[in-house]
Amino acid sequence: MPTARERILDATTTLLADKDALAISTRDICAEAQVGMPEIYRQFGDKQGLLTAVADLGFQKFLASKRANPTTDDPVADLKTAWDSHTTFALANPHLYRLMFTPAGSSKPHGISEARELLHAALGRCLNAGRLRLPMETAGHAILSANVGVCLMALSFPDPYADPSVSATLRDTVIGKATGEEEDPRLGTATLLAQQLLGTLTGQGE
Amino acid sequence: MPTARERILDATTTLLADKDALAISTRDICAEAQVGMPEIYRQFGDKQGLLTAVADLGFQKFLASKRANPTTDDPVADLKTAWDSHTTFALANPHLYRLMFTPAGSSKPHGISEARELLHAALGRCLNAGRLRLPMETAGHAILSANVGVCLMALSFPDPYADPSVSATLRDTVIGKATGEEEDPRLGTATLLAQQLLGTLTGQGE
DNA sequence: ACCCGACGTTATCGATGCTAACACGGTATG
DNA sequence: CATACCGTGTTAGCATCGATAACGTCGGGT
Repeated sequence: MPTARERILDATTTLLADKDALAISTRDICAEAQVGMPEIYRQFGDKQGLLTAVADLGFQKFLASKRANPTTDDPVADLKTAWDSHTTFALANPHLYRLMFTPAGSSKPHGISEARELLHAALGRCLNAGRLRLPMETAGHAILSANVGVCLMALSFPDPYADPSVSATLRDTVIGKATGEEEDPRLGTATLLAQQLLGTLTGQGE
Repeated sequence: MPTARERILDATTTLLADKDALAISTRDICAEAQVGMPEIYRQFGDKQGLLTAVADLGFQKFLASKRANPTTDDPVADLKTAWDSHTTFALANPHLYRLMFTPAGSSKPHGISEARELLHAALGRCLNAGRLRLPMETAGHAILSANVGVCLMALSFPDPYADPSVSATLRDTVIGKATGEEEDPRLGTATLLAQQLLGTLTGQGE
């Protein structure tokens, strides 16, 4: 028998597959986890703390599914693969996804920054391959924001925003803008140099 | 004295300026509107109905602020103006915006389709000007999804996603892709990089 | 043996969404 | 003028919810 904490997290995740986070009562969770009510509050402080913990657990699953994607020799293609895996995850786990990316109150899941770092690592590979023509920060924020936007719109208004072509179009547009192939090599070189200089000054080389 | 329905809607909108929709109790609303509890349910069925009505009212305000933007002879510039007014509205009315674009349960506000039509009208003007190189449906959905994504990320994770340059970059990218006719992208990139370098060197490192 | 921490049980509190039952005041219809 | 009606206000109450208190149990480690 797993520990009480694990059972609670497990039960909440299970219930989250059907209902929305707000439609789940602590008593339902306790019944599903075979735990007494106070156990939730001993472990997580309050319901919000539990939900945040579940959201972070969701991020681990989310990031694991991204890390499972092999790193090819085409970093731009890897970016697109990551985008698609993001969208797939959102549509497969709607309530969990909304819990992760539209948190209520002031308790933000910690996993969002890990997602950001993972994306930046992928962008770093593009940079090293000379295929990044936007600042990494800007590119990362833009890509993630657009991706989340597509997913949330598809979840909130499936008609007509769940159309896969919307995700694909936006994916190619945003990633294309960030990584588009360059025409004048000198401009690309200058951009690369500037970015490396910025990275050095910011303290994070690599 | 306005009618009871108006007072309720007004009170809810007022409270929505401070708290989140879920943090507002029906009793708070009744106290603010000087109405008895049953009045809410006579008028809106249940709390969700009231919130949906408030969301639709928000859409009217939202669309009015968009229609207030004059139609110039540059339809692409109009698109960008609309994007900025969208972002401004979201940041100015965070709780109302989240109520509008991430509705809970199965009650979707009706205003979303009006927003879609308004956007399509603007895209139609681009088409007539020969400045649309994407299907209108696709372009409209992509633009709105990206815009909503930027706003929701900025609201949920202001650090670091509330950076105005994210909205601007995504705006120019998506609208640029839909309407063609982009300025040399490397110019914008170089400018952006230079600004970040300047900021870093000046001591205020991003 | 002792205590202590993790876990379970029961009961309870205040707040919330929601509803029933009834009373009041205009308005229009006869 | 009387009637019925509709919108509105008042009170009381229900079931459920999140959260807590008080207490009991068990096992492990010093």
